[in-house]
Amino acid sequence: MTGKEIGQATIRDVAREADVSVASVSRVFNRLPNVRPELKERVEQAARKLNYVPHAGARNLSMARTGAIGVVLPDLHGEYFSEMLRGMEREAALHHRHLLLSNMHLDIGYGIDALRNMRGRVDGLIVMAPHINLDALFAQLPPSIPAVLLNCQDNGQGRPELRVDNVAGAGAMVRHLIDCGRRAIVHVEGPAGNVEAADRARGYVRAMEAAGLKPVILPGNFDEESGRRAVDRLQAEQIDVDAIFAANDMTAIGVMVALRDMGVDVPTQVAVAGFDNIPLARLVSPGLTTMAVDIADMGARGINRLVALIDGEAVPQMELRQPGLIIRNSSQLSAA
Amino acid sequence: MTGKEIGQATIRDVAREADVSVASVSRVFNRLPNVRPELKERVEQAARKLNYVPHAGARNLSMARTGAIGVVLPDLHGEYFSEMLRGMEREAALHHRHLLLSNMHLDIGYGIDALRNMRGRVDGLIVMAPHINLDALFAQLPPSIPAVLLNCQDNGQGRPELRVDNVAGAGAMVRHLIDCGRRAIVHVEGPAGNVEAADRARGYVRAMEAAGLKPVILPGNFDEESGRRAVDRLQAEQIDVDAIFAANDMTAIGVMVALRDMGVDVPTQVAVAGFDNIPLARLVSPGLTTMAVDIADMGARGINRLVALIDGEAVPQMELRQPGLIIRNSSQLSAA
DNA sequence: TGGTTTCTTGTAACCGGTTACAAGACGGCT
DNA sequence: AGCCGTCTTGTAACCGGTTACAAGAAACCA
Repeated sequence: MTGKEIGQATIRDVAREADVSVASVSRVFNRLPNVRPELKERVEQAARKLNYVPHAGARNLSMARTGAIGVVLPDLHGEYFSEMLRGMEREAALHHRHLLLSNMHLDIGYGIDALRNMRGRVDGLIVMAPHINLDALFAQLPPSIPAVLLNCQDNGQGRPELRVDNVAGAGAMVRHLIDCGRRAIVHVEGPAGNVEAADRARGYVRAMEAAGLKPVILPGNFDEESGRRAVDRLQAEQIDVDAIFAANDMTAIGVMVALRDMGVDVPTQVAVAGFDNIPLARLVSPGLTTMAVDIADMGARGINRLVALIDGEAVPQMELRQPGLIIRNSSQLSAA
Repeated sequence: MTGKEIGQATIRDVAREADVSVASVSRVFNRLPNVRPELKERVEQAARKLNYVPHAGARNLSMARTGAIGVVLPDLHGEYFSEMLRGMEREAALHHRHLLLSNMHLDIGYGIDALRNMRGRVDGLIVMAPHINLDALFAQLPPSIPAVLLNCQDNGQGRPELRVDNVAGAGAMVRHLIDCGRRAIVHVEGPAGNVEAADRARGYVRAMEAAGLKPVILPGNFDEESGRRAVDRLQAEQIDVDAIFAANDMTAIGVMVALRDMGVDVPTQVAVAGFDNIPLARLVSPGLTTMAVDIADMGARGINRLVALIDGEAVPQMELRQPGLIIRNSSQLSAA
């Protein structure tokens, strides 16, 4: 009762209590084989008595390994990121790793600070920053920290990348809409400066031109609101349209809501398509035709690569994943 | 070129390079005022030259503070948790704290390990475990680690709690359905052993009995699939029903999907209601009537309380938040 | 019996920061 | 000049673990 009630027991306290050396306590807790059973028992009793829990921070420092992975995201809004995070978390748990979240909050200065703060906190980084030029970011960072890039602009100094083939995906979607008999296909773009958005727009333009159709692009922002605004504008400007291909699902959903409010039927009057296949896409009605990315799996793969990289294994430099067309009722009534 | 290329520069390397003591380097990096400008400049130059980034782990150890908050969740599935996480992340960033994720994966043994692993890694814990008896959990943990409980079973050894008044919310929902003229109101329950689910069921039963109606409860699991199964069962057993109150929104959405597939109109034939007001609830059609919890705000409040607790401030022991009724078209056509 | 091998255990240095304390430098005052 | 207070800087201990190394004990063998 006279001991220090405040503060946790340390390994030295346990050693004293069990009348052994700290090395032995360490050995017991790390399950090293060369410990006499009697001594092991004594240590365990002492640890129980003192309610000892090893201090992970100290352990990390001396082993130069934290067991944590830093995840740098631009935002946590919407299902896209939560799906990705879910995939990452599952894979990380398999490898006995934790996830340390760090939101980039769209501000690059803040992002740099956030990244630097990660040194000594994590063993590696997953960076998802479609909107930011990574050279500025990584220039501030020691080049030796392992990192895997998800859907980033193509720089990042030769680090392994995972990417969705947005150009091909957008092209496939345009062709699908054409197959459905649509000709006046309008694209609602993603935010400016976002590589994924730019690639999808590029894929759209190419496919339209290849089919001899005139591309029409409206601005957007990857959110529901911007889909609604796009529809307003279509109506205000009396633009001829029989299909709207939005840069992502949330925008497409905004489009559908606005059309519904306006009394325009989907898909008979206007077909709607999105991109990402967020869980929600299946649940709205009509179901949303979209390009499936398997977001969670992509997150999991990213973690997997990163863990390999941390463990010093060879890792493919770049993987381009092909999204798959998911046809639902928003583009074609026979579906589902 | 002959130096060690491998490994980061440490504070001692910088000190040597700038020909000052480690204490001075530390002072410069921590912006302490008592440093001569000339020396400060020298240190900064040396740091730049060596591309020095302070090692957060070492700093944490010597300061006994990590700047990280551990978040223990049962699962990451669905919008409920992602919304909560989003709220937490925002608030944490305001306080310059990171979030360390730890999934409980429904297994209590795993959960205990996960919690113990947190010592020395985080300054405090947010625990959300509606399905687990916390006494077993916290018994394994040094009592001195700060923690805030979110919607947990009422134990946790006197730690601050935040909770939704699920009983009252369920009651209000039942009364709303009755006001809409419904009498045969069936409840689809949440998973067994989950306090929130149990409270909602209790609120439902009480309100039904108070109105002189007979409660009918079907099993469920908080997911879409269980909502579908519940509808199948209602049909198979020919149960009389004019309203279905599901224990949460995902279940309610499953119910709506199944009803739609079956050709039953919502709300004219059967009204549907959920609980939580996940973002999705607004987007399905018809819009889902539900109890709004403001999940993100709840997460933010939890972080806020925890930070105060870590900083040694007084924190209210318990807060019971009242959810608000959100009426949409799934219960009442005039709405929206 | 003594020598060699193997197994167990302890001592102390180390991981990379922070910080209490002491000492030196400098300026102002009598 | 001598004394004192203030400001800057360095030395070394410390945070709580891990682990290289050495030493002692035990087992085995000739």
